[in-house]
Amino acid sequence: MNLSLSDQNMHNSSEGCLEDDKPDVMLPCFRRNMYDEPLASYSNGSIISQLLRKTIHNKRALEESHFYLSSSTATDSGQEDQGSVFSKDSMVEAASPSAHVSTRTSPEGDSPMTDHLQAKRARVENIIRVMAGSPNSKQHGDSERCDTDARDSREAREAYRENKRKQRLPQHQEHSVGGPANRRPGSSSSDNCNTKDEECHKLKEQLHSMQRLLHQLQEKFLQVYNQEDAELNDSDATEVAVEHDTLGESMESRYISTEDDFERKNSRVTAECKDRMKAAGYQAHQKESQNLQEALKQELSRAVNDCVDRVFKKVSSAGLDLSPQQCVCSTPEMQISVGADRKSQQASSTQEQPQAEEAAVRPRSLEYYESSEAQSPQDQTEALSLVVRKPALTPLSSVTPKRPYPVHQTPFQFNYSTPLHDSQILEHLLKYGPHSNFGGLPCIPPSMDRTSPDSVDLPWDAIAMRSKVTSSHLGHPRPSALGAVTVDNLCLPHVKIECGELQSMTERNPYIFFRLNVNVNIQEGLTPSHLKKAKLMFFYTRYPSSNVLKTFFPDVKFNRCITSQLIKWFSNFREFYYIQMEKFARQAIADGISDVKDITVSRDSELFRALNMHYNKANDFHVPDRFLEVAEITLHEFYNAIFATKDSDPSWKKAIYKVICKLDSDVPEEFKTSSYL
DNA sequence: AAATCTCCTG
DNA sequence: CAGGAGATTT
Repeated sequence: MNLSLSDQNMHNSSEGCLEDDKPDVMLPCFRRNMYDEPLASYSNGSIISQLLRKTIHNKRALEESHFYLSSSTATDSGQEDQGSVFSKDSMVEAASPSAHVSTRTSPEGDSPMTDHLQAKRARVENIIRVMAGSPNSKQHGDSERCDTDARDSREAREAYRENKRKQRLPQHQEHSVGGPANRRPGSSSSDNCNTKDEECHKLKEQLHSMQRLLHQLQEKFLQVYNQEDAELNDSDATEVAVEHDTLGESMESRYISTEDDFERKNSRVTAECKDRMKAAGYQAHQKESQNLQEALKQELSRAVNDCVDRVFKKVSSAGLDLSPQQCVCSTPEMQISVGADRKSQQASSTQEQPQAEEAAVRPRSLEYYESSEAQSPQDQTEALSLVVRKPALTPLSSVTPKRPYPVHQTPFQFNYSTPLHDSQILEHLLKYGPHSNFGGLPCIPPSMDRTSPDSVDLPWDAIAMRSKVTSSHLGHPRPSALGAVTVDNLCLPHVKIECGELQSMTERNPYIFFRLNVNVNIQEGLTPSHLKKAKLMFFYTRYPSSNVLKTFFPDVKFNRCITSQLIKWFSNFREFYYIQMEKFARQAIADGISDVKDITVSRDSELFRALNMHYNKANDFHVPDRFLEVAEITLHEFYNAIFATKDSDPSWKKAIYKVICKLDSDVPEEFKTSSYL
């Protein structure tokens, strides 16, 4: 079984990267970093495409990684496709001499173990000290990752820049919405941002403090493994020394071309950490590692969570009177930092779960920045237009409080979603990436998991989707004693957000997923909020055309099914409406009312109360007078028809329908630009 | 033929 | 409120 599975995986992987896969003799356990190849091997123009291909490659590997975790023997470390999968097995193999043949090329492999480790330790401590004090760290948050090298970070930034560039596009299209302040950030960012410099700095400070915390944790970590280094047995130690020197050499030379000193140091630490991890012997320290990891993860999650929460609060409160562009000037920074935090977190995790977890996390974390390149232009356009065009049109209760975009004020009240929800999702995104299974999220309290799919209070659609996903995985509570590797990787393959387009879109660009969930609310299906809105619209129009529906539900992705569902809703509304009319008309006749003019519909009428109860249950919407008039007319029509015993005709209502359908009035513009509830 | 509507049922 | 059936409209 394992063998065939591996074969299949091999095959799939090959399909995933097609023409590119250049011969790669590195063993899986040493392909700790898929960008370990020297930078020189890329021409300037090909870096992106290399990244793209590798992203695909590793994404596939990620998807399949859970198979490897459960497979015990089939991992063939000599095969390049599997090499990108950092399975637990290959991890273990890393400690055995036989697995290292092809990497023992360094002539320095015989350097004394103790000297080497001491020097290494000194370097690491020094580097960490520098990192902790570096004023630049806040601007290079993504370089905090302990498990990446310098080029990795640089390319990530480059991809990020691409991302940012593309994300501006749709904002350009939004000129009419943005108002006078709606200027391109590129040309007027300084103007727009000046007013918000203070906020930006505050945010920076917060993030910086978070990063310091991370450094401290990393230091603790290293201390633990410094002690354990001394206990290494000789064979393993030799292996490590050889491996490290080999790696150190290649890294050294690579760093020469790196302009960012901080990144270099940081990446140094990364390599050191990983070497130590490997040297320590995974199995020997697995238990402690996991305990530590859990503790660290929790601590980091909480800290990052708090920080991001505060960031969002600030941005949203400041963003309410900002133009989108003004906000943009602050968001990217936040985005960088958030990404950095996330990666840092992963890095610290990786220290303990050197490879298996890295395999699960790495491809996405890189894709996080790269994936703008991994999309077709068409897809990109679509995704981005969604990102920017929709915000003002989305249900306020869902996103407004956290949204850094300005919101058109509406005459209606909206509920603030609980900050808890946002932070939890964000935390999860930081922790596991956008595609992970929220059901495995330990930090989401039971109340969240119990959230019913139709809960209106869900802050993001992703949560609504999550609730669906979660429901199918609630049976897999995360046992704290279980190794994070196993659980995390079990969770990852489950990730199937039940929102086709959004999913595919975010698979290509998790970064957009992040923004989507923070900023906008794209609907694949109709939500209870939409139903509520439709009911309110019924006060204005009983027979809306599908065009009207499309106009007034801009946050809904219309297809045949959705359209007919909306039409069906209004059909049902009418049904109830007419049933009430007929009922009250007959009641009037039964009451002996002989003159139509004695029949009126006011807000005190029982008929109105019945209708209001149906279409405006919360009674938080002021029903237009016109609706009362229409209702009265309808009632009169029914009364007259029944009075004239026209109801004996099977199609006697048709005439009434014909009249009523002409009484539609325009739906207020507010329904277009925002939704309530 | 497809879209839309009403009516009926669950 | 959804689904289906049948009628009507475009």
